Amino acid sequence: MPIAKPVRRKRPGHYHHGDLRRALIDTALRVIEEDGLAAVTTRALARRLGVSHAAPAHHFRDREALFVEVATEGFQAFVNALESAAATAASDPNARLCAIGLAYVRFAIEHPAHVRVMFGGGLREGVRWPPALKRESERAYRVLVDTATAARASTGAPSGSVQDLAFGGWSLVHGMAMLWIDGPARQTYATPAQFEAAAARLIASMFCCSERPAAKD
Amino acid sequence: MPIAKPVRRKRPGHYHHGDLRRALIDTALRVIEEDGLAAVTTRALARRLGVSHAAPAHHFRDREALFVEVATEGFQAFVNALESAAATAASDPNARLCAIGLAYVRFAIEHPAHVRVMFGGGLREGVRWPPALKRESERAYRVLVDTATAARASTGAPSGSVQDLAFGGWSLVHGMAMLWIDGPARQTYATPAQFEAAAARLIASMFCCSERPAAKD
DNA sequence: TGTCAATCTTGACGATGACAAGACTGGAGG
DNA sequence: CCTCCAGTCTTGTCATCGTCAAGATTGACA
Repeated sequence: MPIAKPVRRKRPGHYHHGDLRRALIDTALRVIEEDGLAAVTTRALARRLGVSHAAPAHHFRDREALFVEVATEGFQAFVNALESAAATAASDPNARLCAIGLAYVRFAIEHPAHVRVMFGGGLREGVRWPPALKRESERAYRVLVDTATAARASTGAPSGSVQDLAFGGWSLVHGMAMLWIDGPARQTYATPAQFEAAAARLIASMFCCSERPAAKD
Repeated sequence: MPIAKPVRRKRPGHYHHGDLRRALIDTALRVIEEDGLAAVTTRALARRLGVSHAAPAHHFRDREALFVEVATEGFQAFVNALESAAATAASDPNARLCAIGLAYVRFAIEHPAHVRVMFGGGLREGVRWPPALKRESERAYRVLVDTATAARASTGAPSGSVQDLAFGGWSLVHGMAMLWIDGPARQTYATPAQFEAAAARLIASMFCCSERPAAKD
């Protein structure tokens, strides 16, 4: 968990908190995991941190700005996860594609709160996606498209255009991630490990036909 | 659009609205499409309908109850769409599976507001899924699993268990639907028609291996 | 016509996001 | 050591929201 960090309450009697901005973000993530997006209120965060109700406003213009920051950090970590997965995978483009897909799902398992904000409507309501956020999210998609292009070029990939291949793969892993985070997938796969294994099988069967584990029926 | 209906404002001077309950649901859907989930407030709906701010409370205990009702209606329409797609499809189980998947995506295209409430965190925050809602959503999944089972039995379906086949298919169509509703897919496919066509291709390449143009490996 | 349950209104309360104005803190420069 | 000041936080306030309680209006039925 490279992202989570200890959250420090203000030392009572001390006027300054130390790093309220950081603490607000971390606490928001914690609250999202515990009680959902709707439970994130600036006042609740302030209470948790032992700080006045208006203190958060000095670090984030409004509630939306906090979510934008969370999403931006999330996308940065997300891109890193995808890229490092691609880098450490075998040189075979199809294997890289599988690695990226699995990294996508794994990120959702490990950072559900970030994903909720990034995709789950945490933003998008008041909607202004600032440039930094937009750039990071597009970078994430480009990693996928580039690898898909390479895979398509190197092997006789599954049918369809590169566009379809990339979007289809994206949809598969995105769907798996969402169904896990929102709950439904937990009824089919009880533990994260089981779910991740299933994800690996499904990704393999979509991308890397050659590596598909022997049909076990 | 079998769901949308005209929304009637209260005739001024008349004390009763006529069918405020229905109007609240329909107006909520309209607001969601126009301004997102967060814009749905009981007071705003009341204003739109020319009714006092507390009137909605007599039809839905709280905001959550309204969303529950919207979701329940959504799942009913959803199940109907899936089942009727399966019924009208060719008798080949694989073709039926494709038809169901495409119906899933098409439902999302045609009823984005419902889907936002059903899957997009409209509920699940305050969370109590009442039995009626739970039952409908499980019915939807069962349609998919049953057809997948039949497909698996009849043909040498793709590798893996029925569980994986059903969940993989679900993930693919769910992912496509979400990426369309949340926006990202619109950058790849400009119009609903283009998107739907791509969905059909991807679904076919996942489910109906026999119909896949290029054999893999 | 009289009654009554359903429906809607008015008024109020606590909580939230946001704004304004003032108080505290710690470091830079005299 | 003292003073000043930008950054940080607090207090106080407002409009809006969801929710509750109590009362007013309506239409249907006896």
